[in-house]
Formats: sequence, C-alpha cells, structure tokens
Amino acid sequence: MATGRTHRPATRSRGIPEATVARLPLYLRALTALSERSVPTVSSEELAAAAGVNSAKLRKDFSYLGSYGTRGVGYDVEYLVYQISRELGLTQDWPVVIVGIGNLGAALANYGGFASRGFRVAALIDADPAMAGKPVAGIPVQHSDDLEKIIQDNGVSIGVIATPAGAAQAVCDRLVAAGVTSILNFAPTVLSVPEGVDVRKVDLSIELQILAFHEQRKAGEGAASDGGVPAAAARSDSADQGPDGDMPAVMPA
Amino acid sequence: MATGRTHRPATRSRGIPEATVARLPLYLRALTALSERSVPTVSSEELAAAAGVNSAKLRKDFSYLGSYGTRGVGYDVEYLVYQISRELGLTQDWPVVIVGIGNLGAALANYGGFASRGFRVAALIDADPAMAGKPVAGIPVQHSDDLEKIIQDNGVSIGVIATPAGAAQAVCDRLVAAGVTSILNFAPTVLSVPEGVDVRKVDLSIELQILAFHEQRKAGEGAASDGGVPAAAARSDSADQGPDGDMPAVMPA
DNA sequence: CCATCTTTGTGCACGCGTTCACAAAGACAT
DNA sequence: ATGTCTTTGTGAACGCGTGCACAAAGATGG
Repeated sequence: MATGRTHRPATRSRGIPEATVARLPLYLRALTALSERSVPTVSSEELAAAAGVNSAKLRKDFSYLGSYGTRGVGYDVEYLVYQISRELGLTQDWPVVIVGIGNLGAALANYGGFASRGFRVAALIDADPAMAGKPVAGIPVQHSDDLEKIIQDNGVSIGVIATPAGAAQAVCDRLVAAGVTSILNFAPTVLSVPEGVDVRKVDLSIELQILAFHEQRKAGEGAASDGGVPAAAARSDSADQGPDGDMPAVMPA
Repeated sequence: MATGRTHRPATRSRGIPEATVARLPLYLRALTALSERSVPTVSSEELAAAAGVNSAKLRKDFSYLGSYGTRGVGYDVEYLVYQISRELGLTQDWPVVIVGIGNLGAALANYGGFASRGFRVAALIDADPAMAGKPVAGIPVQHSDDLEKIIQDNGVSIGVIATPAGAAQAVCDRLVAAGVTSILNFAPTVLSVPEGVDVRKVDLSIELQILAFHEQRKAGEGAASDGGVPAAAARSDSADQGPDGDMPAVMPA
C-alpha cells in the first residue's frame, strides 16, 4: 500500500500489467524463503498464502510470464526464483545513489536489503560540506557539487532522494540531467520529471493519515449505532492487508 | 506508489472511495502550502497541478466530501483545509508508538512530520535492554517487556513496526492484543492480523525492484528492436508519477 | 435585471484489475 | 494403458477508478 503512485496512462510494460509487476517482488521474497528451506515445489495455493494474496491472482500473474507451472504438481521454486529475478532485472547489478544523508538517508544506507537483490549503494551524497568524507555505513559521503560526475562515473540510473522537501526538486533535476531515469522519492513533494523518467514516492505522513482515516471511522462506528460490523468477529486467518495495496510512503509534509 | 496495499474487499468507507482517501493527504499538503502563503481561494485546475493530479479527478474527489466549492470562483483554502483535516481525522491527537529503534526507527522518531499532522510519538520501544532509557529524538526508549502497559496507558491505537523481519509478526500480535488497530509496517514480511485491524506496508526493497523492472525495460527497448515505444518522445510537462500508485515501501527482504 | 464568462459538479463510457469457475493438462496408481 | 485426482491456466463477468465533456450554478459587469 504505498502512497503514491500516480497511475501511468497505459503503460502495460511489454504485456505485464503494472499491478502484477508490483506483486512480483512479493512472490520473489516468499519463493526465496522457500528456496532457503530447500522446498522443491509449491502450489499456487501455498505460495499465495505466503505472499498474502489470492491464489487465482497469483496464477494469473504468473501466466503473464509464461507457463512455468506443472499441473497437478505446482511450481518449481528455483526455476521461478530465476524467472522472476530475470523479469525484474535483478540478475544484473544496479548501482544506486542516495542523496540527502540525514537520519533517513543514513538509515537507508545502513539498510542491508540492498545487496541481496542486486542493488549496490554506489555513493552517498549530501549538500552539507561538514558531512563530506564522513563515512556512513562504511561509505564516505561526497559533496553534492560532484553529483553529476558521480552519476556518470558509476553509470547510475537509479537515484534515491532523502533530502528535505525544499531541496528535492532541484536534486531531482540534477539527477535527471546527469542521466538518472528512475527515482525513489522520500521527500514530501510532487516531483516534476520529463517523459521517460519513473518516479516512485514513499511518504510516511500520507500512510499515517490514511490509517488515521480508517481509525477514526472504526471509532465512530462503535459509538454511533449505525449497524456496523460487530467489531470483534476476529477471523483467524490473515487477509485484510490494509486498504489499497497501492501506495507507500515515508516523510510527511 | 507504495508497495503494498492488498486491496480490502469492499471497504468504500462511508462512501468515500479508497483511492480518494489516499489522495486527500496530497491535497491537504498542497492546501496547507497555499494557506501559508495566505492564498484565499484556488481553482480545481491550480490545486490539481500543485498536487500532481488531474483536475477532473480532484473535483470528483471533493464531490465525495460534499459541495465545498463555488462555481466561477473555486475553493476556499482555509475551509477546505479544515474539511479534509476533519475527514481524515487529523483534528484529534493520535498517539503513536514506534517499535524497533534501529536506524530506521530512529529516523522515524526524529522525523518532524509527525507533530504537524496530529500525530504524536507517545513511546519508542525496543527489545534490546541496552537501549532502554537511552533517549532518541528526546524520548527515552522503553523495553518491549512493557509494550502492553505502554499501549494501554497512552491509549495508543496506531503502531509503527520498524523491527527486523523475524520479529515483526510477534510484535504485531502483541500490539494487536494490547489494543492497536492500525499498523504501519516497515518490516519486509506479510503480517497476519485479525479482522478489523488495518495494515499498511512500506517496503523499500519492493519499490526499488519495481523501478529496476522499468529501468530494464527502458534499456532493453533501445537495444533490442522489439517495436517498443520510441523512447525519447519527451513531453515537457510532469505527469508520469511512477507506475501504479498503489504501493509504497521501505526495507527489503 | 440581463448577459456573459468562469468554474464547479457529474453523467457516461472506457479500461484495468480482480475473482470465479471450469476445462485442460499432467502426475500417479492400478 | 486407463482412470482418477490434483493443480494449473484462462475465459468471462464484475466492479472500481479515471477522464471526457457538458450542463448547472454563480460571479461579475453593464
């Protein structure tokens, strides 16, 4: 449920629906876990449960990739891990730069989940001269004056913006001018980018506000007797994974 | 573009579509900026541009809240700020606990965007005894042994999970048992929760993987002549704000 | 008071995504 | 080989969300 993607018109990248692409990493994570336990095959039912989705949806998702299952048996875990990784482009190395090494930027730099998926933190960039040279997560922070050179020297095409809102658009413009074509934006601003550049936004404040909306709704429901759901008809299984699966967020306005 | 919300069945909370709810914080942010500049009214066109959405969509969104505009003039900024705040439940105070004070948890605790929207960090909780008492962002970290008491004493209904993946489900279960009904999950796991509890997931790894997919596609398009889109038909305006607004993310698998 | 101009609010059509339900395909046992 | 049983892959229906395009509403000027 991320916060914010603004739907792209009709991208349907190469036939694979955007909604499916967004779920592939989920399947990949579940499959990786199975792989580590040396499980050879899974049924769509099992895998769907592990990924927290509907089994029919999962099968349809996989059908966009091709017919990788065996009827009566299920899917070969290793093979599927490979196919999804390849489809997502994770079989290659993606150098990433993080701009804005404040609390969040530092947390992202320290975040261990990059390397495990083909992402490599190529550089940390900050506008504060006092930060320059200071190592964060073992990587020395570089000054933003050198942004263009860093991007080009490392062949970076993915940038992460973790600056204050006021600086985000300027940083974005420079990243794009230097050749970055995919941006993950943690700053609470709407970024303007030219055609061909992808932006994904993560906005904590928005996520919290959405939760507050539903929270308020639940509270009001109990008070006013409007025939709402009994409240505690707890079902044992998972299901209900938040409204919309669509949008993520970090950092408020 | 968040990562993951798993759509809720048919929630349509009180008639307001989920997609609209997800955009209200966006409008609110833009309106707040206008309010600070003492702008009295805005047209749907202007506000839509500021929020990065279609003006027809914005008008339709507002129509779910009621008719707050004046034809020929536009919307009253202050009034709209109030109405949206009220609708989102931001006129009340929301105590929030953050569980897992690692790099990310600390970054969240330091994050200034909470207070500005009615969210208050009521407590920081960590399982490491060495952290107990240590102040982070001016708030002393408390040990997770006291989790239930902290939740109840502060009347907390919203919890943020920033623990490692392995601990997330257990923490989630304890939060829910203690009375939390909304969870913002930064751990790369699918959480199982009973009916009535909302979960929103923020997963950095997933966001990056989605970007990588599109990045790979762009790269392959230029190389292999598969009749793809011309690639550089650059349009000058913004638009394209990432695929699928649905999902946000932080922390990989 | 009437005409004109601006901007809202919405009816309608379209497309994507989800889900159901089932036929086809293959494994496995006999 | 044949039959049974499991599980995939997908056709079809449905619902939500989006965007167009326009009528209604109100402001503004004469």
